[in-house]
Amino acid sequence: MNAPSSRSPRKAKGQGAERREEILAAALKLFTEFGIYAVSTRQIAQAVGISQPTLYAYFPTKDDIGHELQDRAFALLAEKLAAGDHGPIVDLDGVVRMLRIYVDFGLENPDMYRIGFMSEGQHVGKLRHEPKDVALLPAVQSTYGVLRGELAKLQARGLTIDLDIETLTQCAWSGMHGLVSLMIAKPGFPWSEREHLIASQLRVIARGLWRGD
Amino acid sequence: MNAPSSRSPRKAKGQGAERREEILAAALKLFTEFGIYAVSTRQIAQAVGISQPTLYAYFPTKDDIGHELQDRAFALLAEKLAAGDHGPIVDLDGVVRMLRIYVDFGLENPDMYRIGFMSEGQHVGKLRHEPKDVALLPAVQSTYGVLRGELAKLQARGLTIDLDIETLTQCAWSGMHGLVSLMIAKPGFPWSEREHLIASQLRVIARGLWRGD
DNA sequence: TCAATCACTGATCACCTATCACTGATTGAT
DNA sequence: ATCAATCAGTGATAGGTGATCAGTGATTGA
Repeated sequence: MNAPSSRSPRKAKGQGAERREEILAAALKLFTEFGIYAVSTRQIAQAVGISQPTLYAYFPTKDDIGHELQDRAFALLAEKLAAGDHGPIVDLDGVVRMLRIYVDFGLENPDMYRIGFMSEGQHVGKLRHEPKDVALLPAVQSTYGVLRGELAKLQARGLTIDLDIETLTQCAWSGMHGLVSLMIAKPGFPWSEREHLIASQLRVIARGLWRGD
Repeated sequence: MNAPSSRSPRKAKGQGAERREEILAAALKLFTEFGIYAVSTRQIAQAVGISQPTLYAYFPTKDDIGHELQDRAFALLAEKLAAGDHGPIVDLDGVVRMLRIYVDFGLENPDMYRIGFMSEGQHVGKLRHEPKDVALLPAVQSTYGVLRGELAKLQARGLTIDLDIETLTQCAWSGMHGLVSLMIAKPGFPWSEREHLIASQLRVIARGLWRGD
């Protein structure tokens, strides 16, 4: 219960950045609880304890709040993948361990995952906010890059099927994304037991990419 | 150019169903061109040539229009999968051919696919339209059912890896969905050549599910 | 001391989905 | 032939949305 429904005191002169963080924190909380489209700018403002127009002093549009949260979350994912929290990936189990980090991240941060990987990359002119240059989100780029780097190691050892590294990476990514996004989008579906399902899917992917002996 | 921007004549007494179809046709066209969230009820009404409130004589909410379109589209997919437009699935290529029908359908009907498989299955109370019982969409159920049926045949012949049929189906489904949904959500991503990518991913999935010799 | 800057606000715009009271045309039963 | 009932359709409007704008004090450096 830290959402101030009363007014937050005016920030001192140089402390605009603080307020910015407060907004992001409140938005993250609300987005996570109610979903991105069910939360209004007025609700965010009230949670912070400021007026709704004040948000626009810190962010150009509502979407930009979500995008910033998403960028941060995925920077974290890229970091985790790169840090090698998984062990060496010289065998099937190694690949599975790495892919697992991705899947767990998605399921533990469903709202961020939705914003980053499941939302349409292009908003066609909503009358008010125009197309906007839809440069691919840095989060997608960096996550993909790390993934490719790890898989390239495997490939260099001749352990993968005969496939160019880009396609190889895109296949692995698709396989994980499919499971994560379906489980997020359809929580009511009678999924197999969670742990069993994840382990199976990761094994299927790894097996599919693995060089047959 | 068949969108009547002028008034459509009043329907005769028993012809309410006709108007309903006109609304669905106009909505499908607009949704496909501009995306589901960028089209307003006013725009749909104008395309049909009726007033905006009239829509609510035929559909309880805007979402219901999209849902009906989605139901129809996915009934078609289930039909295609069940009809065996793919040949027999007794070998790796056979599995690939079946999965291919699913992928092609998704990429050819991206907007329907988005509504059916990518949108959140739960709208948490938007104040106005309350939670609504989120029975799983029949489209998802029937598509999944057909897919499972086909894979069960493979399993019965002992051609799959050792995995219960539900998990097996969910893994295959996830693999295809991952590719389709990513390509839809991130059209700006530098994907591998389309045909090559699809073929590779289907082969990876099929290979992953295939019993190793 | 005081103009400039900064954090912030109330009022409002244009748009949205959805509801409501209402209007005519059409109909079937008397 | 009449006339109440039904049905297709409407204008006005309620209450929500994201975003804009002119303005208001507190704080600050010169």
